[in-house]
Amino acid sequence: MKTGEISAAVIRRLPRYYRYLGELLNRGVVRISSKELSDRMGVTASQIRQDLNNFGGFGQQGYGYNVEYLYSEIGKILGLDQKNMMIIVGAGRLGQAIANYSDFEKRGFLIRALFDIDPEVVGTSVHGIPVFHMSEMEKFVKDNQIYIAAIAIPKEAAPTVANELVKMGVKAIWNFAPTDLALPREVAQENVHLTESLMRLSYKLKAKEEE
Amino acid sequence: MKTGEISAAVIRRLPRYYRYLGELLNRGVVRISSKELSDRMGVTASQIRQDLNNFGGFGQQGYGYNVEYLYSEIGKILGLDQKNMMIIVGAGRLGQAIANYSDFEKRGFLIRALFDIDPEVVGTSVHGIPVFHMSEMEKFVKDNQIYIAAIAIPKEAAPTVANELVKMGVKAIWNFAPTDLALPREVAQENVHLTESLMRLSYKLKAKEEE
DNA sequence: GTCTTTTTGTCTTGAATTTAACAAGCCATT
DNA sequence: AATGGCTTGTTAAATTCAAGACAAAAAGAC
Repeated sequence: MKTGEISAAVIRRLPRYYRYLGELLNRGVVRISSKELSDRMGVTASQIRQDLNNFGGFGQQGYGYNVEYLYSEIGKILGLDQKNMMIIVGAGRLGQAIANYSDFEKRGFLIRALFDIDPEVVGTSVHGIPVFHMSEMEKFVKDNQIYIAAIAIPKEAAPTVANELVKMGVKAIWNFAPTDLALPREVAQENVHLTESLMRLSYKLKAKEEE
Repeated sequence: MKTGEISAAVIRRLPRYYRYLGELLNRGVVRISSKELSDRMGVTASQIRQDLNNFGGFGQQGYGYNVEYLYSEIGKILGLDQKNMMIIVGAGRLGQAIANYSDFEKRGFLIRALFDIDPEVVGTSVHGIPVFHMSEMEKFVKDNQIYIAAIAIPKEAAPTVANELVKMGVKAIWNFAPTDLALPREVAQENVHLTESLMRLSYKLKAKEEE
């Protein structure tokens, strides 16, 4: 299970496999073939097999894949077999929405605190998670070994805050601000650019209309 | 400017070009070359030129691209030159967060109503946008020519609601529920799967740690 | 226990995407 | 107005990615 030179396209698909396998597991399905999975997911069986074989052989000829085992293995690949402590910077509506989304917790992502500068929200709590003032962030990050931070603040402040977070020891940034962050290469980054997503939808709408 | 057989990879990048050009425009930059843009954006100049040439020649040899013109043209390609009426189904934290995000409005996406079944929120308003009961959705969609709907409800209800929306006349679905929707091919669809995004971040974090 | 069917892992082929290269054309300067 | 320097649009090469094919291996039937 060597990582490193796995293509981005494969990584993009892995969580979806994981989700489907989780559903199968809940339904009590014990085994599944790449063919059957490919029919459900609308991809080719070949692609599934090739994607998985980037990380090792998880199946057996004549049998297919054991759902529980494969689910667990993909979970390990994605780092879901360990607890990940997180914070959310920005306790506006978006930050609060993220804090409320209990799916993350189920996958081992534990949101430990939110941070904001607005006195209206500092001192309150969301979904049982405390909202602190940003001035307390550095101490919190260091004391609690926080490696993942979600950024849900206006785009003007995002680059500065992101760099500060990295200096504090954060290793992964989940960026919701509509801007690109110039982070050191050793820091993981994943953007959620909602406006761009909506624009793509708009394009698709237009393209379908023109048919 | 023919659309139709443009690859998904190109569409994925277009909104980002649009965002950068918007920033340049705000800063008063009049012209830019593909080389300069590529340096800022971390892609190759060749890719920028080829992406744009899918839609037509917007530049001039020896000069580059006029920022305002190119910005406007990409906007047209993405369908941002017209107003798009939207609704949000689900007025929980996520639905409310989307409703509050005024960037969409700036791009011509006008959120006209939210819908929910929770009596706690029905009758209230978010960011000046009314929250109605789901039972009023059909009439509203038809009366107001709503073509785009965001779905921010639990995954169990999402597929049913999505299909109902399509029957009502909705042509594009922006899906925030962590499930895949089986929609007719003539309906545009764009998923925002936050849990999958977070898993990808987790993978990247793990991969960087292992270096 | 043997034979057939199933299904993986991998190899090969083909397609799509990205990068590189370059002629043609425009700008700017003298 | 002619020349040199840029920069595009486009063609060609290289790379990456996806699909197809198939031998090897296990399961299941008889």
